[in-house]
Amino acid sequence: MNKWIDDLAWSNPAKQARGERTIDALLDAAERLIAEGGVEAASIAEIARRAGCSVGAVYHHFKDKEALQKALFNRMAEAFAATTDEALNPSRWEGASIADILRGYLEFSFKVARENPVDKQAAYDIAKTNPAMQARLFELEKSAGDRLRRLLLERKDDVRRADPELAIRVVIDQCSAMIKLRKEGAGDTAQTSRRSDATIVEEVLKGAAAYLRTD
Amino acid sequence: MNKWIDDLAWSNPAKQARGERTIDALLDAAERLIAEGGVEAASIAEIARRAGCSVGAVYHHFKDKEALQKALFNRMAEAFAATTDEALNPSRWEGASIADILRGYLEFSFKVARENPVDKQAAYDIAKTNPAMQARLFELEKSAGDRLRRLLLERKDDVRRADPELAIRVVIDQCSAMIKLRKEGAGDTAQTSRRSDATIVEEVLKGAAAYLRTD
DNA sequence: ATTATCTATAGATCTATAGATAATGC
DNA sequence: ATTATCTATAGATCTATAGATAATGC
Repeated sequence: MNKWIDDLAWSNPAKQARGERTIDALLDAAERLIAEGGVEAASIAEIARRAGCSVGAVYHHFKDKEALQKALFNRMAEAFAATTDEALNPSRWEGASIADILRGYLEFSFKVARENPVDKQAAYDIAKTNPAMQARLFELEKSAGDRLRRLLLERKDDVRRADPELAIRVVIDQCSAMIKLRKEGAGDTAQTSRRSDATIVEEVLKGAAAYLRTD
Repeated sequence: MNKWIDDLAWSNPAKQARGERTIDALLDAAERLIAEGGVEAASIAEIARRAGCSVGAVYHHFKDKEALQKALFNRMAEAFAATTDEALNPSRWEGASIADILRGYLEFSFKVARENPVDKQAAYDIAKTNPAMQARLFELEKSAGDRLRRLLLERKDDVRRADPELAIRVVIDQCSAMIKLRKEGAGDTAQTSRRSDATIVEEVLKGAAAYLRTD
């Protein structure tokens, strides 16, 4: 094992449009299978079947199963990084209040979860089996959280609490915890599972404002 | 497939103390393996190795791999049911305020998470591969949440909000979401990951009190 | 000509069993 | 005598490859 190249996995970039479509179909199939029944439900044969191609085609594009999983993880990681890069750019939020930013965070996260129910679930499951991916996922989430915190910290004068920095950390975690709760399967057992996203956004914001004393 | 006996899996109750120990060791080993690397990391051979016994011993006690997984799931489910039964008994909380109950919920959950880091993780992973277990898990969580809500509802006159019932639901979900956030691996990327459990309990309670207007 | 795909199958890994041996407790 | 365990292995499942065939695009 060479730790310098540990995270690299050979995969064959498509040179024809047909190959591109197959790769996408394979990653989509793997993503859904993993989200439904975990990593163990996603055998190569089953992935190929769902993608509408043969096992041989899988190995034309990916060196091995791990390379396919890494490609799937990377696809999620890149989408995540690109999205948070845009979303958390300070210039986007010039003139915005803490409530505006939190509302944006909540509404956008709920919207993404509705549009793409599978979301990051598959990537989380894959990362669990590989320390390098776990570390990468950790970095991505940490970095996004830190940038959100810095946005709010610039507005900490609006917070009338003894320890504004702690309060801001707590509010961020409460928001992301609620987002996770509604996103995961656990969301269906939640006490607010039958309420609309819009209702939850309003209530969480009321809670944040009352706690931060920003009014 | 007969849906009436779908959830039954033969397992061989131990008739000697030695057998009892082996069964416990096997379930413990499976629990830790699954929590570390998911269901796919817990092969029969690896479970046996960790439990310090042979593959043959596994099949003396369990009809098949699924029976072992079901036994592990049931062990968690029974512990969960017994604990919530005791914890959410209304007579335990006579004279307690909403804040007292929420504090109890948070402190107890954090304590359990510290003492038993593996916790329900393995059971969740197993349930993912089996609709019947998923339904059972759903019932358990729903029932516990409902009972906590009823406890708080008895005290809803202390809540000075337009819609106290909604507010109580939101607070319950915020608490359980925070508990989950700190428990899971994701907790390490949280903004409050370096703060003590005690600090988080205090801040979450301040947030709940401010939102519910119970002071 | 190159890229992509398919079928068939070798080889590895995992589940489960059979049959022999050892430990337990009445 | 019964219960529990072990070793060895059959059988199933999964990963990966080889070699032949089909589609693409210069």
